[in-house]
Amino acid sequence: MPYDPSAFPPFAVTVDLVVLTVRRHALCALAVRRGEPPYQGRWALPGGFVRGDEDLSTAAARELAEETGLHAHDPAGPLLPNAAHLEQLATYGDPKRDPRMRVVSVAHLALAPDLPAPRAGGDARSARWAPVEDLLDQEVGYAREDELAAPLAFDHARILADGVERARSKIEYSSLATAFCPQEFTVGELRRVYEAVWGVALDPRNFHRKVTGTPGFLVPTGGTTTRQGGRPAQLFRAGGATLLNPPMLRPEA
Amino acid sequence: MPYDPSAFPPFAVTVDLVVLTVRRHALCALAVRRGEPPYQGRWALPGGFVRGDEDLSTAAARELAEETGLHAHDPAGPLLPNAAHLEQLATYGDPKRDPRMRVVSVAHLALAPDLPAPRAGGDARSARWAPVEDLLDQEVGYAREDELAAPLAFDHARILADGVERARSKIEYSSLATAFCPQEFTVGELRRVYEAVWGVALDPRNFHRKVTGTPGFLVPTGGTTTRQGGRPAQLFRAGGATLLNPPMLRPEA
DNA sequence: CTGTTTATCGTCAGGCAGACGACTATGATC
DNA sequence: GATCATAGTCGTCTGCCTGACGATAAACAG
Repeated sequence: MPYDPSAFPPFAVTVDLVVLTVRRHALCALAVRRGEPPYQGRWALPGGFVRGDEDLSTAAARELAEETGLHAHDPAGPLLPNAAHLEQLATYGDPKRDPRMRVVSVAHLALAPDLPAPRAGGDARSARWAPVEDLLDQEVGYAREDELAAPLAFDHARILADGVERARSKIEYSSLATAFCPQEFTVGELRRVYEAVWGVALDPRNFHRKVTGTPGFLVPTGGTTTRQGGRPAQLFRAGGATLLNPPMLRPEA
Repeated sequence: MPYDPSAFPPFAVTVDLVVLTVRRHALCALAVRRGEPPYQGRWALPGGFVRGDEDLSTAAARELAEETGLHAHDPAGPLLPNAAHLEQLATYGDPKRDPRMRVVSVAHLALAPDLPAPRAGGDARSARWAPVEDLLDQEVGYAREDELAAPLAFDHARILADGVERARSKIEYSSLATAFCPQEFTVGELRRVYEAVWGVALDPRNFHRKVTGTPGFLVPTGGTTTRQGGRPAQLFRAGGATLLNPPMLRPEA
């Protein structure tokens, strides 16, 4: 079959972002309020069109910077203070997912440390961090008093759920949980990340043994802190290791 | 920013397939020879344009059927004789990946049992199974005598490498290795799948203990076979379990 | 000074994996 | 038919890792 430009239909390609962070012991996602139809006034994931000369990862990094001020962490580059982990998640292309036209969305997953406040950028009237349970537990037809009564726009609930599941499984066998922490952190803070993402309680003693005993996971910086109260804790930075072998086991229940 | 149809550039969206199987103790991928420019005469992954009313997974299943005669295995449906596992892999959208125009390709990964012969379908002059090492070890500028001298077209070497890595890691913690086997198979045949995909030798006794001791992984059919020579082996079908916990450990070296 | 909180070190038992010996049941070869 | 090669299956042993949990350490609040 020879090449024929009329043989394929045109698509719009967007990137949508699942930006996760841990705030007040809860896994939270960044949501923006839609300022125009369709789904006007509803919450949605941040995102936007891919430009004509842009790679997908570039577009995702640009949207991330526009919405949060974070820049994407280059795996090969140096550790930067305000950097987030960014990776491709999955692509969603149901013909009816956007009522306006045929849109294929390449969703990306970003993991960021706790930030002061989201900044509303681009086409969003407002932006906020919301616990993922609040964003996902929106039953259709279940009216609530607060502003989160409606479920997420488009298929964003599905995308968010996929991103959360990716994060939950990925911290099992990689050192990615450190992406939720500031540059220097304690073992207890890292443990609270796992507890928030998985929604379970972990034994502090076994957790401490596991993470300090895994070579390359944590590097002590020499300092200590008492910002959590109690006995001062050692400060660590993320080590060079990316894969955890053996993995951190997620409890059954 | 109000909706403006001219605010985004049009893209072509394709699906590309990494179809893997195990033949003669080697992990092989399906490659088709390109019949037109660009990369005319070079080997490439099978794929094609997504139609205007088609979901991405539907397009991938259609291409898979066109190229191999296999249909995609419905995870919720019954076990079918000629079904392959199909899942989305990743999306590739470098602005220069196709010299003709802006193309975003949603790559999918398919795992299939050994088939009699590939059938050339659609726009491919010919199709063949090739060991993944042969397809990936094509150094640029390294001229060889045979027809595989040139590396894969477009960014397909990268896509194939990503698909192989996905398959290698996924058989660790899921029961997906059975997707490479016929409906009924022996423990030894399943072990040879792992050995081919990972490129290692596994201890037959420990492997047997592991797979028969994992609940839901294998169900005995009652029959035996001696098609591998030696003592007759029990035949099994894939059980209902999809996740292996604890996982099958891939040897270090 | 006492209680509370968090961090950190130790101990012990059970589960699982790697190494490997032993035995079984076929077909091939002498 | 005896022997051998091949593959499958069952057991044993040892070491590592995890989960459960006791104990100690170092801060702060009253």
